[in-house]
Amino acid sequence: MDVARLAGTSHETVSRYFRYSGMGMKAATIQRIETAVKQLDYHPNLIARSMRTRVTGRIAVVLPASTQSMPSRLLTAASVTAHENGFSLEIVGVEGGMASRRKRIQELIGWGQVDGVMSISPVGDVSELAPGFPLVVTAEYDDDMRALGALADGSPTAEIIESLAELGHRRFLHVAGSPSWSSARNRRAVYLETITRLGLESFGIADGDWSAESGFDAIMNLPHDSGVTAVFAASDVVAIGVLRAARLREWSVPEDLSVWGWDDLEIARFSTPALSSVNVDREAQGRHSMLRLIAKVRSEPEPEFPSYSLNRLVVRESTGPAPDRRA
Amino acid sequence: MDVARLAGTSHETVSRYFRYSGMGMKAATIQRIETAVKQLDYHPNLIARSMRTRVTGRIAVVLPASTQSMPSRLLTAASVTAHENGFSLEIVGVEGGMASRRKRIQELIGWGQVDGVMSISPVGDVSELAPGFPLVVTAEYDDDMRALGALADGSPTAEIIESLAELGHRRFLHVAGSPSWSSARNRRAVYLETITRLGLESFGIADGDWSAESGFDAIMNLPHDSGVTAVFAASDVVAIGVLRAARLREWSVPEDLSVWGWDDLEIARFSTPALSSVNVDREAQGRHSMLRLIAKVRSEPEPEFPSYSLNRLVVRESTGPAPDRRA
DNA sequence: CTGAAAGCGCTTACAG
DNA sequence: CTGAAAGCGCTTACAG
Repeated sequence: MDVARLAGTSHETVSRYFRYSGMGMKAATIQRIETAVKQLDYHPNLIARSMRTRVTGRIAVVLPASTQSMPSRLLTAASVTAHENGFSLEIVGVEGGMASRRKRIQELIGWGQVDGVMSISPVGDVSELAPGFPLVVTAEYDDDMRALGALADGSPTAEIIESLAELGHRRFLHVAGSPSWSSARNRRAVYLETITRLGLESFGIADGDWSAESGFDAIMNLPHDSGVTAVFAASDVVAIGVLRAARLREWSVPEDLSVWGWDDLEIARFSTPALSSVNVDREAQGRHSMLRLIAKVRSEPEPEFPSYSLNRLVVRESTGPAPDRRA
Repeated sequence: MDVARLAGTSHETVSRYFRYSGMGMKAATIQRIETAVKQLDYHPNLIARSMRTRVTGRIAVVLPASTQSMPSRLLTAASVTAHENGFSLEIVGVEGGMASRRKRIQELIGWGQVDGVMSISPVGDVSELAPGFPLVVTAEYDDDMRALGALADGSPTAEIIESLAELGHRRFLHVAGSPSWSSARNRRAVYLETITRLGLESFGIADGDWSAESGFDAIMNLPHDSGVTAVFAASDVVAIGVLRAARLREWSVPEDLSVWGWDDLEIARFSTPALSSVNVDREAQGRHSMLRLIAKVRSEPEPEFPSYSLNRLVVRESTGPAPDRRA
């Protein structure tokens, strides 16, 4: 360690300087070390450090191979947050379904190459997968009732149904997302709950997989006399499929059928009709998932969840009064 | 190293076993080591190894914070390929523009924590950024003429314009992508080139940024008497904006205006009208970018680029004969 | 074909 | 407040 010699001190002292950023050291020593560090453009070798401490300072992010596109905002926010806290992120792309994801995670933990794991997509039962190991599933973050308050993801769902009811809609269809995602399960549950609570009617729930095709099929399979006047799609992409099918069946949106999406992608604003949707703050989501994980890694209490809502309803052209309410 | 003792050999021999997977070792020794490894569920400590070898076995993937969504297929394919070759991927999310991305990359290289860098978004002049350091920019991969043959990304562009010309179109508009992306620059260049080569007319090129809004604005700003009958949008999302504006101006697609997108997102198939687009094999793109990077890291010759094309034209409802050719 | 010695750059007690 | 000793788990020559 040349820095030590240049600063006229020992490498242990330099090590202390970097670990505790000079806390409890003589000002003169700090001064000399800082000069030497700058002069030599020295950076501590993180690998040697982690070998000694047995702490990797690394967090693995498990990505599915199956999604066509992914909110990179979430990933970036997570990455920035990790770096701010001295962690680096390792990408682990996993092909195949939940089973291979679980296997890969077990490997990661077994090899001890990471301090924590963050999964973007569902991994099933966590308690059995990695008992005691720091693991956060962003897709499931809304499952964590303590952190979020019950049904955080659900409350926009309730608002959507309520607003449609106010517009005179009485009979609904929900095109659900893939049931392995808790966000999909939550929306579905709150949908049913709200329907019951308000004394409305659900014509049914179409099992979907987040694809436009699932939305398309759901509408194409709807009987002519179903009486459905409003569709709640689990995502914008699903809703695009709904719009397409409605047009083929010559149902006008929103005159004959109101449609809601979720995600507020840019295309929601520019589709015809423009899609009512739920804006999600992916950045906050990524940042917060990472903070939760880091707290677990450090065995600290979980951070407070932001008090403001991450979800915001945006009403556009695809929603309107129920047919019998129109002039 | 307990494995050594259990196998009745030295830890050096065990090390050799893992490094050369047993090459040039006595079968009996291998046998004993394998049994011991299995029994103890032993995995070599990669961190200790990389401390000794001064090779990190890590590749950083630089992600922009700005894109709304990103092809996770590309990322996953890159990750899987990296792991197959014994590398792990570190995610580095960078907020801000190209300047901050360049700074972050220089840091990464300076700290020596990675063997190579793969950037998803443009980083500007590479030769000055990291002379000699293994660096691949996937967005720019099509710049690498040696690997791809000239204008690999451009050839679908030429095909698009040619097919439109065959349908009788004579006057075109191009809504370009963000000029810092070489794919955008390529498409633009080949667009102009093909227009000239076929003796057609370009009414103009609208400077865009990959957003739906840029497509929307381009059409809203088009003079009524522009004579444009075909629009080549730099991406599907841009094309969605084009469709929206065309509808507002009461131009039918494709009767009055033909529209092409690029990416073949799922929504292209389900928009109305369904969008003609270019299907891109993101998986091959991710895999190949990673193979190129790994070759650089190992100072090996660059791998052959796949002989089949990664791009495939898909014609849908948004394209048709020029107005004066219609019955 | 295999083992004993030395060292990668750091941190961790332990003295002083 | 700072330094000398020991060791994290591996690999690298060097012998044998």
